[in-house]
Amino acid sequence: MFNSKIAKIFYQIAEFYAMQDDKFRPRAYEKAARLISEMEEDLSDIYKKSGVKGLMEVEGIGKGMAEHIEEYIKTGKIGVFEKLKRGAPIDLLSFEAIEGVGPKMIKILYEKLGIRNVQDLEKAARAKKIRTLPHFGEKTEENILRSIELSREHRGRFSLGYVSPLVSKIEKDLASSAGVKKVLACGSFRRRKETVGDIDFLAAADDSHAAMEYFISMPNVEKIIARGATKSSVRLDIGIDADLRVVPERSFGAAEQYFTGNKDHNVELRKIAIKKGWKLNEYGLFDKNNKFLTGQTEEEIYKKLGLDWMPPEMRENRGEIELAQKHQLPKIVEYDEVLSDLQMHTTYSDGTHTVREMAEEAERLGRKYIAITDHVGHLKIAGAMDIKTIEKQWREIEKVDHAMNGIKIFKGCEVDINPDGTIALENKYLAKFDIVLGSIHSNFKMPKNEMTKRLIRAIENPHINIIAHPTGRIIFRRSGYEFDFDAICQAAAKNKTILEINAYPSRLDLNDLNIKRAIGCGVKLSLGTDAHSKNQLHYLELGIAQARRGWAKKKDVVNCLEAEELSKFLNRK
DNA sequence: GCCGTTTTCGGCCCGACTGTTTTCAGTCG
Repeated sequence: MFNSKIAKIFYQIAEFYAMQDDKFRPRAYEKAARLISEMEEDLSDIYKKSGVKGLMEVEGIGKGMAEHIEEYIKTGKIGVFEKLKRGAPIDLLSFEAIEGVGPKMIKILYEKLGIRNVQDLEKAARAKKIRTLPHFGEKTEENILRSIELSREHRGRFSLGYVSPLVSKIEKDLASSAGVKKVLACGSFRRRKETVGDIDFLAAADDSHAAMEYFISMPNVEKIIARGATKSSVRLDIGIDADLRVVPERSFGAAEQYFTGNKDHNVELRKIAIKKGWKLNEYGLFDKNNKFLTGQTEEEIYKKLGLDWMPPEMRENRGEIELAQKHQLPKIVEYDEVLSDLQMHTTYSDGTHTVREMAEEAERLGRKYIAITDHVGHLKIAGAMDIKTIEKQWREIEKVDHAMNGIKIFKGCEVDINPDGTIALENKYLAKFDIVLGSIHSNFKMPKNEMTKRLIRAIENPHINIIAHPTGRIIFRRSGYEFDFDAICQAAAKNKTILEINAYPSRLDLNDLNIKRAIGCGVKLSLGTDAHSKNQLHYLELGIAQARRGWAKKKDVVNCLEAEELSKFLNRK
């Protein structure tokens, strides 16, 4: 978590320099912030081991930033940052989620209207003051309000991928604390919902005292909100609240069920218990004389109520209870049935690791095959490859593929879908790739019917195998572009074009509901991490979780095919 | 501020879009 603190400060320094119209320091700090937040090793450990010199060996960190980090370790502050803040006391982090408002706008808003945070901004926009500024107008004001609204929808929630590493760590630490027999993070985290509001830890222990003491004194605890014998609440340093609930071992299954939810699912389940004359709570299933019937495992609870057990990802009261009663639950895809990752970037476009590095890490993670899908076409900012570079990359992929015994590498690419639905690379080149992902990276604000036509034209292109991040939404930042989703699904099914479940934490696109609809139309789905560094390849798990939330079965997900089977499938188009 | 088959200075991904203007600055990816 030290790294994310430094990354946040560096990000803000970058913004401050951008406000001052500095051309290059913003890039340097931004890049460093990104790399730091993706690093596995802790910067404070590196500093402990080998000082400023060690820090300077980290990519993106030179003498200046290494000294900033040293200063922060020694004093808890960074002088440069403090000085910048004094010059313009603005809550930059609060603006981060507001799309369309960048450093230059923030500067003008601060200087002309004294706006320091999003609250001020909203007030000014509602009072129609923004439009009075030069170079600002009515539209800008409206867009600002819309962006604020969008960011508010997600207030207090955190993306699953963001909290995941910390949750796993706390789970492990709690499990090893005295007297604790079992630990599980429940709630929306266990259901693998794309965002989580808080984290509900559950522990089985005969003596809850030690577990509670451990929980409230963890190093990541910023504030203790409540502390009791069986339940405590804390605020963690990353800003999210966490509860710990301790129950006796015989109640663990009941508590697991109770705290995993969601609420509607639980209400339905308790209704079933009531109908049988029983009572269901977090301590177990009880008969009318309050006699304990069962509660040690979730399976027993569901079984006793006449239902099949179901994975947590399905417990949203979307029809699963009825199916469980009829013993007709679909068998959703298992985490270990997914063999591959079908979207990632390398140094050939905007990724930070080489083909070989990505392949080695993917292999280490157990992938049987991967597709390297660097940008081609006109997305120049993301370092799109030209034909010469593409051919060079093919040779390199062949070399690495040959050198590595286990993992197979597909030659892929991610290519832009033009506003008219044509593709930003000629067909004769597209034809040479093993797998082609088409995606929309520009002209997001088209009328619904035009966007639908644009997507359908791309889906009908014989060389486009997969539509990447089909809706274009970015969690907390922007809702996707407008189009007729069902029409797209029908076209995709008809043309054997795959729709992607992009596993990148801020995308998760398609989401669970889209996935369910797509499957209903007979669309095949693919999973890709969209990893831009090897440290992001583990995001695949997040994508599989969403597939499961959308009730995808093994046969719906092309990543469950063996490499040769997938080739055959792709060639059938 | 970082970095180095351009190597200790002088470069640093850049094109499209939007909303504001009437030629361009800011934002995004």
